[in-house]
Amino acid sequence: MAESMKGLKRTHRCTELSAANVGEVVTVMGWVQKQRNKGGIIFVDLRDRTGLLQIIFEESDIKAEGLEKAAKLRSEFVIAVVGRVEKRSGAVNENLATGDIEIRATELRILSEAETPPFPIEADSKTKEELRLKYRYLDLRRPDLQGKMILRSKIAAKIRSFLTEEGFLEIETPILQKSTPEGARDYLVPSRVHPGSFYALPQSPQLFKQLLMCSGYDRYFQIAKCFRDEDLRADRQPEFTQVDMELSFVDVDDVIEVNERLIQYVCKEAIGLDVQLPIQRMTWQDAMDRYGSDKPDTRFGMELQNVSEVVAGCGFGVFTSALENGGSVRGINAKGQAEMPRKKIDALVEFAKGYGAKGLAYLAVLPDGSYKSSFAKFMTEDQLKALVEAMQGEPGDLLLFAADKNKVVYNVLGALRLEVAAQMGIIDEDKFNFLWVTEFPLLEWDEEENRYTAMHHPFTMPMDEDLALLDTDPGKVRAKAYDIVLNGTELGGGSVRIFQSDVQEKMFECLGFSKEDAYNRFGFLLNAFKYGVPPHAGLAYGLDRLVMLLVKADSIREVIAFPKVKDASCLMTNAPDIVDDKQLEELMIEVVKNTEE
RNA sequence: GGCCCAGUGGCUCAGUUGGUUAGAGCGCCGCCCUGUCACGGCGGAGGUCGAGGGUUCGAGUCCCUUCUGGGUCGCCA
Repeated sequence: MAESMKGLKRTHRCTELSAANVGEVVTVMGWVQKQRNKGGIIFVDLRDRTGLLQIIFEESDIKAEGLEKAAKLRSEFVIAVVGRVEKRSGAVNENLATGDIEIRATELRILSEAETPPFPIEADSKTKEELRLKYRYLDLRRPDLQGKMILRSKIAAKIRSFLTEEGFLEIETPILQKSTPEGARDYLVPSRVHPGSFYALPQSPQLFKQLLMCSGYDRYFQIAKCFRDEDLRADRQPEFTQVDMELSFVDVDDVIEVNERLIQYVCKEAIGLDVQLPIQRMTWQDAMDRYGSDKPDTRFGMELQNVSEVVAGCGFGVFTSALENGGSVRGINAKGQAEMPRKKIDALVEFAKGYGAKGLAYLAVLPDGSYKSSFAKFMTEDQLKALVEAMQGEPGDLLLFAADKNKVVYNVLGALRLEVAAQMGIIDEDKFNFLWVTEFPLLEWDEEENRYTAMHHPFTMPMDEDLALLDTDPGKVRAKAYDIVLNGTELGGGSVRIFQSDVQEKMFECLGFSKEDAYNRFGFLLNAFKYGVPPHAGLAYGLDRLVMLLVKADSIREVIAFPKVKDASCLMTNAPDIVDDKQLEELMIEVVKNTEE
């Protein structure tokens, strides 16, 4: 039977007590982690978000009635205990922060009884995630998950204090917005007042933060919820949190400068990590050439080598035809992997095919200097030797080659490099390698739509020296866009924005928007720019990913209190769900009911 | 939409080439125990092997379909 806490007031959280409090009478409240009944003496581990504290119940202090009540305690009961802090007369528990003290109970109240939970409430759960998510409120009691949520809160707090100190204003932007068809799929919200019309949930506060710059707020930030109706991944949720910012009267270096200090500050405060400044910078082209990725993991080498020139004119048709079609031949060197069994190599070939490769050529330089290769018979001894040399191949190395269009080669080798490194175990998990990737292409050719699309977004400023190319060769234009990468994960990205209407109009032209289209979609922004707009730039981090990487979680779900599963539903609440016909009628929405069966 | 992995008491798992009554650890329930802290001792309950169909004398095990969860490609300006 649940009792009232009337007359009691908690004086301390569990681990706020220490040997310094010995002799004090305190009131503690929390959950029963474990009860150990020795017969005439009962021990209880009391848990709250700070940790565990041992309570001791003996008849001499709590009377027979109290001891009887203590004997009824089960895991997850919520209790209040009044008692005296004592040094333990028994052995000290070295594993507990409060292991040298205990509370000798004089009063016990059972505030809430509890059923046995469906899985153990303990750190390092081995329970299936499906079950943990169904009972997320219990899962969130586990100390490791609580630790992650507490650290997340701390990181957000530190970000707020840093940016506020730097003159940023925290301003909220609307959740109900106008849909913008560029980019990811929007979550739509039907309007009751405007039947047939829809709001969209924001994919980011992009346009509003630019308007805030127009309005003279100078520096803005927001810890903003964003929504994208796309398929999930281990590091992707349909709703996620951005640390979003925008600055006026700045260029690329200014944004990078303040953000480097932000990163340094947050890493130090949150996990005691020292980040050396300046953070390494790499152009997008370099990143692609060296790592086959616009978010390279620089914790290890195994860089790509372009061997197109070396294999030009060789007898291997796969290589030469890739070159003839304007592609390239590139390779990576898996040091010391020459004797990888055929089965594992075949698996790598399959892996490469998953990323669009038609195949994967390999050449093993055996310890005795001879070659084992899928293509050696098509090449002369000299050609092979030159190739091995170009790859800095030594006896014992396994060389892997992709030949195709550049885009495919990058994609395949970029992924293969990560896979092989993981298999070889050469990635130092203790490293935190930050990296700026800069000078992204402004535009990307979309084969499906047969037009250019914005690689970042349509308001990204071209690099000054490439402006003229907008007319002649738009695909070559580089943008004042930058991403911040940590250990091969894109943490955030941003750009300097276009603030001149002629450049913006040219940009829309490149994207194939008519002036009318552009005004229909973004008229409010273009109009705002007519009334005096400062040069401005910004950046947004994925807060979830930042926390995930700092706590070394392997899924974004581990750092989100109530995450969604792969099909974007919530196992706990069963959202999304059907709604009442009445609600639909008000919204003038007809649902297509499944008429089969 | 494609490919891959997993699903066996509450939890985590084992279960051989298809073969008697499907096991273990933890947890749970009862009794005992005055210094435990992975407490201990004795006893006990608890399973449509994710679901449906098929092959077979016989299916947890083989085949097909399907559901659930995860990873990934596409997708994610």
